[in-house]
Formats: sequence, structure tokens, C-alpha cells
Amino acid sequence: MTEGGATGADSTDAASTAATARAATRQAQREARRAELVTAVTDLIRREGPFVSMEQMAAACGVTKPILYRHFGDREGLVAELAHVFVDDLLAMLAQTITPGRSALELLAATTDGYLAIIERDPDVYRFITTNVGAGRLDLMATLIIEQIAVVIERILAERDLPTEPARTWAAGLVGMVHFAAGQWIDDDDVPRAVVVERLTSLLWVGFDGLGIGDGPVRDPSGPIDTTAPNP
Amino acid sequence: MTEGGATGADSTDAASTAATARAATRQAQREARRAELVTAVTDLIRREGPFVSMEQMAAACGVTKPILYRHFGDREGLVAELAHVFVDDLLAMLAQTITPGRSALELLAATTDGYLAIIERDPDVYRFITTNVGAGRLDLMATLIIEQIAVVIERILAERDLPTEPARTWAAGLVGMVHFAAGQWIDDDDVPRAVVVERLTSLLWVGFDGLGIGDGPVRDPSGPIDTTAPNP
DNA sequence: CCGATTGCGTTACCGGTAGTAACTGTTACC
DNA sequence: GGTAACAGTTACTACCGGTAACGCAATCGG
Repeated sequence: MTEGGATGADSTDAASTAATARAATRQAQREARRAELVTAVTDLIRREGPFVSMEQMAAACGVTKPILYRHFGDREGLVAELAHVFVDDLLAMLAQTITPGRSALELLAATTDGYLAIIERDPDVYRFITTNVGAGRLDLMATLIIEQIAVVIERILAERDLPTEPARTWAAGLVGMVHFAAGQWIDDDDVPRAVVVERLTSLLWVGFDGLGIGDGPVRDPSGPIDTTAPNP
Repeated sequence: MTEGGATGADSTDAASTAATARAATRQAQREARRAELVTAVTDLIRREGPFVSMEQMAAACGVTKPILYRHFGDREGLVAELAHVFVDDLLAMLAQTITPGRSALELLAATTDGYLAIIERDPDVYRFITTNVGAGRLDLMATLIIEQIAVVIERILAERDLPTEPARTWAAGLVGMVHFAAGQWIDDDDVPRAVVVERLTSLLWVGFDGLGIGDGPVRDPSGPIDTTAPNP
């Protein structure tokens, strides 16, 4: 694995620099090809839905399976690639909306809205990423987003001289809340996106207490909980 | 499909009553067998983790695959059965903790704690249920729990003369928050359960504003968001 | 007491999918 | 012009969800 072998010194130098330059272009081409494949797969999912096989994806790329495996390792690697693209889109969208000096509430609303907007725009790709989950308890995309949000929350807490330990828990909770609310929304709630955003941000901002639920006991909390008929 | 055919009247009566009694015991036996299978599968998942094949499950039950398929239809049916058991456990636990007259905050805290407690006790079964999701965007267990919680929230809102439309969105959001926070907690946070519960309930109760984050703008919200290095 | 029915259980199979080994053309370098 | 590297293919394995067809006991009806 050492560089120069037994050949001439200067020629080795020139050769090695040329070789490294060649390697760089090779890698660039490789990455460009990767991007092509990713867009082809994304288009396929948009057309055919989130339940596509590796063979279908390869065909949509105009190649056969081993090519995909050479580029992405395995199915999870491909999903990870799409997840990264998705997260990049989200961050790009947020970068346009969020500027320094905005309030934490604006931050919260814009992030929630961006998340829901991307889901609304590309629901099948979103579903492809979130349902093709590997060994982890949370899918990769959620993990990535939680990471980002945790940093933001942590810094806000630090600015306010508050303890920062809850940041990760809250970040995960935020993402989970938006994720599930989005699922419920897309499945069976045809309210405009802004309404969902408003509901979520208002809850997250003032809490149940602030929403007017806090004062006084609940009359019969266990009443409507139904333990019968477990199997329809 | 009509009852008495062309045989004698009284004997038909006696025969039909005997037949129905026999059918009842048959069904009871069948349900008992179902329960046996479910516990066997649950034990298997506890031992071997959430990634088990139908053949493994059948072997763990001491039978072969077609038996499982006769009882549960398909894999999703089996998952649904485990989900129902899980939800029943949760509701039973809550029924002990929650009594009429408790405050909404106590309700919230007890529900969150119960959810996390069951996950903590049986993480692999939980993962089995949540990762074996069918065509729906949300897994069945989440849907069931959301349903229950939505009813509670709806009734609380009605008691307070507040609009009830957001109930379902909030219910889904609540479940998602707890679900994701649980995932993050079990994966890489060895804080006691009570701490997670406290973090989540405090956020849900008073909101970010109540936590002291609301006052004043954030200095540099987009700073730590990292759009580079999408693919490690 | 005997035949038919019913239900549990099995073996053996099908279609499809993730993933891989081994081969082939083509291209760019020395 | 030889050759090394790379894109791409064919053909395969192993496995998994699901099903058809059959065997065997018990149980019911006469």
C-alpha cells in the first residue's frame, strides 16, 4: 500500500499526481451516476408507490440489480441515500425560511410546516423511507432530523440558561409528534396543512394547560376507554 | 343455510341446540388455542428478538406454518393479535392507575408512564409490532391507541366548551411523541423512565413558552443546521 | 356399533425477493 | 498495442410469505 515502488522518482511523482487527478474525476463521475440512480429511483417511487423491489428500481434506472448493489451496498443503503436527500431538501427549505432573529415560535412553526410540506409534496417517497426501516428502532431519516433539532433546542436552552439534558428527548418527541400527526392527517383528515401546523404548534407552544385544559379535574377519564372486543 | 331441514321437528330442535352448544365449546377451544399460540410467539420474540419468520414462530408453537395461517390469516393478522394484547395490557394498567376525578395532568402523566413502562418491559415485542407494519401509514397499535386517546381528549375539550376538531391531530401527535421519545430513550439514553415521563409531560403541559423558551428571539437559529456532508 | 363429517396437523410446493458470483464488453492509460 | 479498471449482464442461491393437497384422529348421527 506504499506509494512509490522501484520506478524512477520524477516519473513516479508525475504519474501519481495524474493518477490522483484521475481518481478524483472517477469519483466525481461515480457520484454523478449515483445521483442519476437516486433520481431515477425517486421518480419510480413517485409513479409506482413506495412498495418497489430492487429489480424494479434497477429496471427504472435502465440497469440490473448488481449495479444498484455496487453503488449502495444493500437496500438499506439506498434508503439511506433517499433519506439524506429528503433531509437535505427539508434543511434547504428551512434555510430559506428561517433567518437569525426569528422567535422560537416562528422557528417551530416554520419547521413543522416545512416537514409537512415535503411530506405532502412527496408522500410516497416519504413512506418509502420511513417504512423501509432497518435494525434501528427509529428510521434513519427521523434520526437525522432529530439530531438537527436537538442541536437547535440545546442551543436555545443554553441561551436561556436552562438545563440542556432534555433536548434530545424533546427533539425526538417533536419529530414523532409531527410524523404521526402527518400520518393521521394524510390518511383521513382533509384539513389544510396550515390547520395541522396551527394545531401542533399551539399545543407545543402553550401546552394543554395553556389551551385551557389544565384547570380542574376531569370528570370521568376512564369512561370511554374500551377494553372489550379486542379482536374485530 | 336455513336451520331445520326435512327431519322431525322436536329432534331437530334438540339437535340444533346441541349443535350450537358444541359450536360454542369449539369456538372457546379455538380461542384458547389462539391464546396459546400468541403466548408462544410472544415468548419466542422475547428470546430471539423482533425479526422472526413465520416458520420460526410456527416451530416455537410446536406446529408448522399452515396452522398459524389458519388461525391468523396472514402475518399481519398475527401482528394485529399481538398489538391488541399490547393495547389491552396498556389499558388494563391505566384502568388501575386512572380513576375518576383525576386531573388531566395526572391522566397525561399516567398514560405516558404506562406506555413507556410496557415498552421498557417488552421492548422486542413492541418493536415486532411497530416494525411489521402493513400498507397503512401508521401501524395498527398506534392507530388503536390514538383512537382511545382521541376520545378522551375530545371529551375533555367538550367539557371545557372548547372546539373538538383538533382532538385527533393531538392524539396522533401525543402517541408519536411518546413513541419516538421512547425509541430515542431505549436506543441511547439510560436515564430513568420517570425522567423521560417528566420531560414529556412538562413539555406537553406548559409548552415551550411555559418552559421559558418563549420570551425573546433566538439569536442564530439556522447556525448549527448542517447541510453539508450528506453522505458519510 | 358403523359411516360421514369436522377439524388439527403435516408435507410439499409456488412465486417472489434480497443479495452474490462469475463472466463480458468497453474505455482509457502506459 | 497490451492491459488494467470499470460498467454492465446473466445466472444463480437462499429464504420467506403463503397455499394446495393430503393424513389422521375424534366426534357426531343413525
